[in-house]
Amino acid sequence: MQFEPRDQFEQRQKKLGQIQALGFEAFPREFRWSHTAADLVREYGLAKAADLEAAKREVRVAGRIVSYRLMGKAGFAHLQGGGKRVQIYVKKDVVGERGFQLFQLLDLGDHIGVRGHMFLTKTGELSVWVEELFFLSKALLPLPEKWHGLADIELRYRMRYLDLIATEKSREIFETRARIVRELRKFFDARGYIEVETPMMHPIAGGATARPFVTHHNTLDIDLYLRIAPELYLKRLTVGGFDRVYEINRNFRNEGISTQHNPEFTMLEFYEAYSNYRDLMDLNEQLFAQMAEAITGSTTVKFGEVALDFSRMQRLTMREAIVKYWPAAAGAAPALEELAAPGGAQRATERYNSWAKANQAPYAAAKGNLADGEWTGLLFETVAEDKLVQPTILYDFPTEISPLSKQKPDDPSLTERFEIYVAGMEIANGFSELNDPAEQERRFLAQIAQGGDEVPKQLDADYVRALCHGLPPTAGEGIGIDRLTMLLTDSHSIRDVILFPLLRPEGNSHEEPPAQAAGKA
RNA sequence: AGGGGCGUAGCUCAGUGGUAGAGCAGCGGCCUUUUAAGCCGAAGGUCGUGGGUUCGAUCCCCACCGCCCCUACCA
Repeated sequence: MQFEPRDQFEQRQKKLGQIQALGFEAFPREFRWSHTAADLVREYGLAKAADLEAAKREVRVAGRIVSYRLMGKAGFAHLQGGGKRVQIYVKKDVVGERGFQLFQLLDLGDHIGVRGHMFLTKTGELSVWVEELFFLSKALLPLPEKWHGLADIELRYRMRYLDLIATEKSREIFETRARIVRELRKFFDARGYIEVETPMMHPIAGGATARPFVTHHNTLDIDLYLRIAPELYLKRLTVGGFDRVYEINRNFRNEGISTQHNPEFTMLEFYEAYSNYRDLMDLNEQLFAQMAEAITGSTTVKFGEVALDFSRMQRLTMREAIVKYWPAAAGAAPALEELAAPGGAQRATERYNSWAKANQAPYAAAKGNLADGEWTGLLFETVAEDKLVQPTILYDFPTEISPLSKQKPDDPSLTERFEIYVAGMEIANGFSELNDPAEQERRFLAQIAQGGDEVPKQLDADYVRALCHGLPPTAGEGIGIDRLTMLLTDSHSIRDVILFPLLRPEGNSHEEPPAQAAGKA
């Protein structure tokens, strides 16, 4: 066991020995407390000095020492517990020789318990008048600097435990995240949904377009994929009669890392039989407004420089969004009819690109030959996606980029699919589920024929078989919990809302391993 | 993957072509209502790593490593 800073580590071990020599256990097993620091603040925060003096009630509170001021034969410290702190006052006359020796051997970061009663100091701060000190646990390593806290953003991610102690905002974000998940469960439970858990290890990675992680099961000797989406299993459950079903859990996608992407991320997915995508759009308007209100207290939420208004959601078809956000400088926007015509989206994209390249604007880079629907999707992403700051429901996606959605009855080139965009981020994706097994098989086979890393290599025949047993008309949706948390906590990096975001392992550089390290006997 | 930025004491940061400083934390001393407690004293660094230029590099140049931001893939 060797950790920096060595000198302080050794110093604190020495003090731990001295504490034991005083007769305290080094690692006691429990402490019976009557209040948390937060309880004391709540209960006595407004009390008058005279009242506290008149009705002395014994309190027992535990916490981590986050400030420490020793002044000869007395001293102050703050104990932090449950995210709140309370001051304690330790006087040699009161706690006795041994108790005060213990107090002198304490460091920032140690856990202690105290027994005493509440009083107000000269300066009016609510404090515990300590009658007895209990040693609970030694911090052998020091806390981050007390004024600036842990400012190194990499260390905040790598050593989240220190970040949570030192950065109040960080603790609040994760408390809020827990509330968001709780509210979501409440919302769906109240509507007759049941929560399930489906496999995270899939023999065929389906339900989304993404590169999967591969793993291996030894006994069965088969490769498995960490799931990229729970979609196909949840719809099997809808076939099985769980008419309203949801799951909140992780998906894994072997893609890049950015402020909006972590290789593992949390999705809420839910399916509702006998509904279509319009029903879900309405449900979403309620859901987002209700979440904003429940979490932030208002349907208007501050996000950076903007105020996001969740009380209403703009609705645009994908083609309308292209027309609406087409930059005026790039010439006349294409007409809806042009975008709908064969080859129209490609021609519009080329027109846009020739302007964009001449004007250093981001342009649409197509890889390989694209179908009309793929051109439409590409053009949307290039001209409109980042403009969708206020909550927007974007709907009617091209069939070519929506392999699991049901087509529109009057236009098979489009599907009954929508996505919700907020702050330029895709937050949710939902659609009327394709439940025609023959059409589903055709689209799976078309995908496989097209190939690529992000497409399953194999037909999910069991899923098609399940559809053959009859999936009722169903609408389903996935909501990115990490991104939703970003919106509701004014966080601008997904790493700020994931406790342990993926980072390159510490000290494992890409350099050549030591020459003999892997030597076989 | 491409572009930009950053890397100095445990933490937060200054700084200079002549081998380094502050505050906090830690150590010794004083201090029985302090609160970024205070005062006195001492200690703490291969200046991310490896090369190069130079009489001399923490500083200039190159490469590499790590992180952050933007772009690309993606949700």
